[in-house]
Amino acid sequence: MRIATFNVNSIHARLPSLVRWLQQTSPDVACLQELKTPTEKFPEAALRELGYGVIWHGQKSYNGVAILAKGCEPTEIRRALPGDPEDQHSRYIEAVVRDVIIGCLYLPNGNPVPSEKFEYKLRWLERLRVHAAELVRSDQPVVLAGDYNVIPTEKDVYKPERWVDDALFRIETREAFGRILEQGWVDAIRHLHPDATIYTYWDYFRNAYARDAGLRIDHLLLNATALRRLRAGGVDRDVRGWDKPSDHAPVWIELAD
DNA sequence: ATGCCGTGGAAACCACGA
Repeated sequence: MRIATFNVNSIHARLPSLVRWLQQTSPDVACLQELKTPTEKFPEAALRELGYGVIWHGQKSYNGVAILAKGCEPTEIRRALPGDPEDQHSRYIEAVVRDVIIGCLYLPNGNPVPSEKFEYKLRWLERLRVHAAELVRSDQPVVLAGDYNVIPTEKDVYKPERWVDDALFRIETREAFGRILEQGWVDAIRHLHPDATIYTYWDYFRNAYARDAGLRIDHLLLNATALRRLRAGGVDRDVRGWDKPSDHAPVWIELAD
């Protein structure tokens, strides 16, 4: 069972390359972030034509998340991260696909530091920690996949010293992410490739992709039951080099059935 | 080493992203 996450940076602008990627790699589950469309304008028919069931939570201009499931309908559990009923951002959606619980998330960027945006990011991480504490104990496999906007370690950024004061790499951010991992979650890609340089995002400017000046910020966290089934994982790096690309590349894992 | 690019939405610039 292949489970992938892809920040598309606009579902409309990315539809041609999203379709191409789905046809080429045929993931069983695809978690999408940054739809940048109102719920009612989501291109549902185009995805169903490819054989995917889909649930999504849109928002005008910003954010937006979706879960695609090949050949079946995702069974929605929730479409908001618990802990703040006032939070209007569409950043979390959760479903069961076959026997796997899938959380699809788009964590706040948080820049500049300090700012209300950074405070929001830290609050969001804390809400995720509280919710993840419930999920990690599940006997079912659980995968928390998405754009975390967190650079976990110095290995995950091309030039760490340039990023120490950025919201993605600030010590508060890394520590908050670390408190989630401490519950027992495993960063699947780092687990499979402990020493490799792996990026999932490259800026549009400064020729970042060609220079491989990237960040690893898209992650799939697994609970113990999911980890036992983990067989492989990687980044579909070439997608970042296609025409009209997102600034993120898809990341995927393979779980044994 | 700075939103330099990309996207959406409203207006012919601005917010936002990482």
